[in-house]
Amino acid sequence: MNDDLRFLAEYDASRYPRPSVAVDVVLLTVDADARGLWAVLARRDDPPQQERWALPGGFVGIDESLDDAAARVLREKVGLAGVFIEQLYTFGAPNRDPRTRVISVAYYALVEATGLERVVTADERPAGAHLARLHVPWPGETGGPVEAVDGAGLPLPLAFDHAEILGMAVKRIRGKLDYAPIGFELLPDAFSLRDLRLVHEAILGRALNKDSFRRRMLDRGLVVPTGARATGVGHRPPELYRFANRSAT
Amino acid sequence: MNDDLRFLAEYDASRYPRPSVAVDVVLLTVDADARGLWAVLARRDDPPQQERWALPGGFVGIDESLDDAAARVLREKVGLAGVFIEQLYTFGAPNRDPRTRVISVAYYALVEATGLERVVTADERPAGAHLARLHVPWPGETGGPVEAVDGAGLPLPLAFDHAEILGMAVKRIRGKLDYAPIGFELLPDAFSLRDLRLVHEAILGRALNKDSFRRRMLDRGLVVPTGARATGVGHRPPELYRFANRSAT
DNA sequence: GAAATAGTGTCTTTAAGACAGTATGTG
DNA sequence: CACATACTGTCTTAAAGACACTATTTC
Repeated sequence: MNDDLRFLAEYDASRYPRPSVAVDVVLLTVDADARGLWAVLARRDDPPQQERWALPGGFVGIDESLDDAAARVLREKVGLAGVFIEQLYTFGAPNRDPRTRVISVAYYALVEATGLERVVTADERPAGAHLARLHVPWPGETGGPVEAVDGAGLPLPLAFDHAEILGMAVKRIRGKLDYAPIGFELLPDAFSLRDLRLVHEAILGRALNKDSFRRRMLDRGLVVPTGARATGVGHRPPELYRFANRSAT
Repeated sequence: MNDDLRFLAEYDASRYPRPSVAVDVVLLTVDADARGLWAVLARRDDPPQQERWALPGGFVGIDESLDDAAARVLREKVGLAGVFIEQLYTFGAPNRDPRTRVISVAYYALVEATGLERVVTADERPAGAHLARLHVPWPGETGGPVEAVDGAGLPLPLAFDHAEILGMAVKRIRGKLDYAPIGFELLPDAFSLRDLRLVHEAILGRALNKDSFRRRMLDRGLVVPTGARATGVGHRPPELYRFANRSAT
């Protein structure tokens, strides 16, 4: 330990020029009616890339962990806290930001659509966060950049390498969907199996077999019935389920 | 564009203190005889963490991409080039390095055992890279830190958060093993199906069903027979296969 | 010939897809 | 009652595990 401390005093961390380090957060939600993926983007007011659409992001504090920085960005720029968030990938091409060298540690977060709608459409919403519909022009887990359109279908040009970051986020959740319980993050506490399937279909971008989806979820014990049923759905009301916290397995 | 350039001139990137950014490389190989995973580690000559064992690493150049930095570290510190390498995860706990704030973008690389043996045991090997056997004390894809022992079974204490980085690397390749062609990276060009299975078993840390493994590899068209057979194996010689580059699918 | 692993064929089990048919709300 | 979706049951198909049996090399 003495050795460690002596060396620490002699260490000159400023010998090398250092990049800036930022976090960018891909906040995703699913609109079960429109059966599509949505992400939160903000229109850039200033150059560079003025009027293009960017992910919420910010610099990492010198004494702040990466996870803390991502949670702070989500809180300050979108007004959300306590949602699922996980590191995605780190983007570090030397010229991805024209101003200076910025390495961005990207995160992805998932939130229930109704919770986000409330936050994003509120008048007091921070930093002009908007919901953009995502169009994923590639199947499966091929990967690639993703396009964004607004509610009216008009394309939203993306800033910097954010189309690539969004593509990586979609690729990641597609891959994790069938072995990690991430579909539940996009639904309220109680949901029907149809809701859950629509979420999966929106993420995967393709239809799923209704029968085997139901069987898979029930056989794996991922969901448990609540005993309640949905009301006012215009047809036979489905049983509502909740996520089974399978820490005992 | 004029707006962009004007803003660029006014931009003051030095307003915030910046962390150092490094890459650390988990270079893994499989010893088919010993049926275990090995990683390249180097003993630290100086404080901090003197005499503990660390992953090969280095700072990212200010005009260097992250991928380039990882390839350079592999070349300069281990003497390897042209092998499979991919970004793993970024570690950024504020005190993971006692000297200063260092954010480390971890990579993992895979190489055939014989190729690595040649490099690492050569007298002119750079920076004292050694092969350490890994002991993974958790099953499946639970995740967690990993222990390292030398060839004689003596434990090698790991520096900084490198046990955690190694754990993340093992978790990642376990997860990717059955949908990405990464087993082939750890074998010579021609190999028997038994060799491939032993590699998979070493990575997963458990035995696999011989028959269904063979069927799975052949049915998927992942391997094609070369027509050659192994010699001098003390029993019926197996057909040798090579990886089928399935870009046509 | 003994030992050891390669390789083939078949049976069983399990999960997924297809689909028929019944159940039960709302309009 | 019509409609829409929930839910149940059964048949088929595909993949994995188990296992018996044959093949072929070295010692």
